[in-house]
Amino acid sequence: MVLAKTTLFDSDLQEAAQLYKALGHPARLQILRYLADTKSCITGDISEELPLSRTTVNQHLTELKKAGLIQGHVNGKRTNYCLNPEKVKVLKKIYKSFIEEIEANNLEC
Amino acid sequence: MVLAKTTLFDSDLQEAAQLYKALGHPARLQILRYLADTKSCITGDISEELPLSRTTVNQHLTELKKAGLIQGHVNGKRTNYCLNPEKVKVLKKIYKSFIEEIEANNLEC
DNA sequence: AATATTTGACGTATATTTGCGTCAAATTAG
DNA sequence: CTAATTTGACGCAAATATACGTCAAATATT
Repeated sequence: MVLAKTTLFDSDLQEAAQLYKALGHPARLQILRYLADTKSCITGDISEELPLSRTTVNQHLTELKKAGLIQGHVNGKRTNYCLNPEKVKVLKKIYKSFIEEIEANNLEC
Repeated sequence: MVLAKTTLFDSDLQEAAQLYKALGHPARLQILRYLADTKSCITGDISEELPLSRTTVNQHLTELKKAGLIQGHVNGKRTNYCLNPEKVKVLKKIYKSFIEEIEANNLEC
């Protein structure tokens, strides 16, 4: 690779790719779904919901946080992870414009 | 890693993650956008549209093909890459159910 | 038939992701 | 205060992704 060429692309493409990438692992999708299903924030023991160790789950949580899709609030001994509605909005917007661009054409070969 | 634990997840999560993953690189997004913008199929020289070598672009094309988002048709010396509308439909469906699940709740911490 | 173009296959190097165990700091409970 | 719980930081190993050069097969051109 030598150099990370990712930065050579339009910033909107970079932002979009970063978000999709965050969604690109079943564990992270399951975490998000779990958040939605239980209608609550996460307090620690999500690792028992996943077939992965606590350490690994924590890593996925960190990545979702880095992507901005969830937020962590420390609450004493526990940490509460919650969805970030603002970032979900951004995702929706990005996806919408992407799919509209794609859908606009019925390509024939 | 030792073992790929990806297979331990629900197949729908796996399928979704695989699609999002394919979208998780700016080069691949740009390729898809280029396909849409030019309202045509790709015949070879997309690498000139990207800040990457032909070899690398070809690799990204292969990945998009593997994900099913595009199809390649050999046409003599050239190869035509086209969007696969069926897979785009699948993506839309997957994304829709995902975002609806997420959106259903206004989580408060 | 000989040459040029186009493409994917292959190999390689580096970067990143994935997964886990261990440990230490912070916090809570007893 | 001491012991237990919870979490993130750190390090490590293996797998994947990213990027590219080179080469060979297929096709088109001359």
